[in-house]
Formats: sequence, C-alpha cells, structure tokens
Amino acid sequence: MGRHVCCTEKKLRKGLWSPEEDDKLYNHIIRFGVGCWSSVPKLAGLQRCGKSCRLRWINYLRPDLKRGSFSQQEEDLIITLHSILGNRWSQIASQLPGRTDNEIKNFWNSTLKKKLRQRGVDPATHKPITNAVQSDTKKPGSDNSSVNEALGEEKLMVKQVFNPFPETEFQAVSDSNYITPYPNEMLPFLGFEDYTGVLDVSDSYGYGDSSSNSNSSNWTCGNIGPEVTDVLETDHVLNWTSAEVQLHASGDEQFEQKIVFPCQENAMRTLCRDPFGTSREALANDLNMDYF
DNA sequence: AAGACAGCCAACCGCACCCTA
DNA sequence: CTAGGGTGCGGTTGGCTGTCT
Repeated sequence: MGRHVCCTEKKLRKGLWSPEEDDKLYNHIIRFGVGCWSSVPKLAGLQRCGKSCRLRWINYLRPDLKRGSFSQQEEDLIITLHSILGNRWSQIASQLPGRTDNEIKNFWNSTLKKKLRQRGVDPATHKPITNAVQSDTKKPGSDNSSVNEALGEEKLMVKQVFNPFPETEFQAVSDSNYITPYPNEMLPFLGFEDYTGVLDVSDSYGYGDSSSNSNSSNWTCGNIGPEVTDVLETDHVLNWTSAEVQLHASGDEQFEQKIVFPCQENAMRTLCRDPFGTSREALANDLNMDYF
C-alpha cells in the first residue's frame, strides 16, 4: 500500500491547473478517452500525475458537469441522502446529475452543516440536537455520552441499507452507485428474483468506467405521475419531481412508496430503460419521449 | 486604504480495495 | 497466495476572495 508511485516523482507539477493544461487534458480525453489514468499525463503531454489528471477531469473538465449554485431541491436531496448514507459523497453525488462528490462535500461542510445547526438539527445524526442525546440513552449498552458512538451506529445502519444486494446473488445490481428508495424494514422482503425497485440515474453521468452497467439496470416503474411529463416538457435543465413507484417484492407482497428523484433528460432516458421491452416502450410512449 | 478574518473551493494526501501477473 | 500497480474515495489543506473593522 502506501503512497502511489506517480505521486512521489519530483518533477511533476502540483497546485492549480492552468488553462493550457486543461486544454491538453480535455483534448486528449475527448479524442482518445481515458484508458489508464497513469498513462494519461504522458500521452497528453502533461507534467502531472495520473491521479491529479483524473481529479481534474472528474471535478472540473467533464462536459456533463453542472455549474452554478445548488438549488433548494438539490440541497434538500443532499440532506436526505446524507441522513441515509452518511459521508458517502460519491454515492450522494451519483444521485445528483452534474454534481461531483467533491462539490457536494464542500457544500455540505461549508453551508449545509451550518444551516442544519441553525435549524437545531445535528448534522451528524440528523436528529434534533437535544433529542439526539436523549435517544442515545435508550439504546442498550449506551452510556449516553458519546456522539461518536451515535455516529458509529448510524454508519452501521447505513451499511445495511445501502448494500443489501450482494453482486453474487443479484448481478443486475452490481455496483454501489445504486440507491434503493426503500426504508430499512422493507429490505428483507425484496426478492432477488423479481427485484424491481432500484432507480438508476447514475450511469448517464457516471465516473470513469461507465460502460460496465449500461445494460444491467433491472427495474420497472409504474404509475409515473403527470408531473414527470411536465418535467420533460421543460428545457431539459435539471428539474425535480416525484413519482409513484411500485415496488414488487417476491411473493405477493407489493409496496408503494413516494420517492423524489432528479430529472434531467439523460436521467429520464435512463429511467425509461428496463429489461422488459414492452413496458419500456409503453412508458416511453406515455412520456412522449424516446427510449433505448 | 489596508490589515484581519472568515468562507469557499480546488486540489492534495493517504488509505482501502480491486485486479492481474 | 501474494505483491504491486491502478483506481476510487473521504478527509484535509491551503490559497483565493469577499467582508469587516
């Protein structure tokens, strides 16, 4: 382990990127793609390490990045996702089209934490600041004093929520960019055979290797409300809406849950992809849009 | 006008994980 | 099985910029 080889080389430049460097990196990746990051700087004629190039591309040069300040809806979603996922910035970012993990992390640390505290909410636990302490006292084995313990417990819970579908058991959900909209208690009921609730808005703007899952989403989407169509008729900028999604579990259980998700043109296109051709076509027709 | 301070954000660092030979 | 290279991620840092005194 330890430090990466490229980072120890002394000749390499550090610090802010010049416009010329940006041009070189951008042109190289547009023309040849990424391939191996460690070879990118050499091929692009840059005195940078591959890691630095990767970061620059992901956080600044990617053409699908959204600029500008966060909308209220994005802000709300970040808070919601953070309450579920904790500091898993990359996974939070995967649900916000055009936003990077770094950007969200900075926004959280500089702005959102402060806002939550002003509202009397502990940004670490997402509980009212006074109640967070009180609730700790109820937990078995808790000595009531440690916020860190509370945090640790939250992290454990998050793990259970977020990775309920081991790749070996359900190959369609094969990476961590997926977020389930399910509450904890529903997870045990969801079968592998007919698992259909995962919203995939990640691979239309994913990082780096985005090819591996492009055909593997496995979900159906029912009862999308009229508000979705409204979104599609706007200017294809980032919009937000809600939709009713039916979640079919194995057996006869069926769940419904209102969820909120980001809608961008690409995201909606992704949303309309599912493994069942007829419903995909029907859905696309309903939404008056192309499908693939 | 200038120095101090605070906030923001781009970029770096170090670690963990994955993959392959 | 193991070592080493490549990659991704979260935490942290440092510099720039705006605001205050």
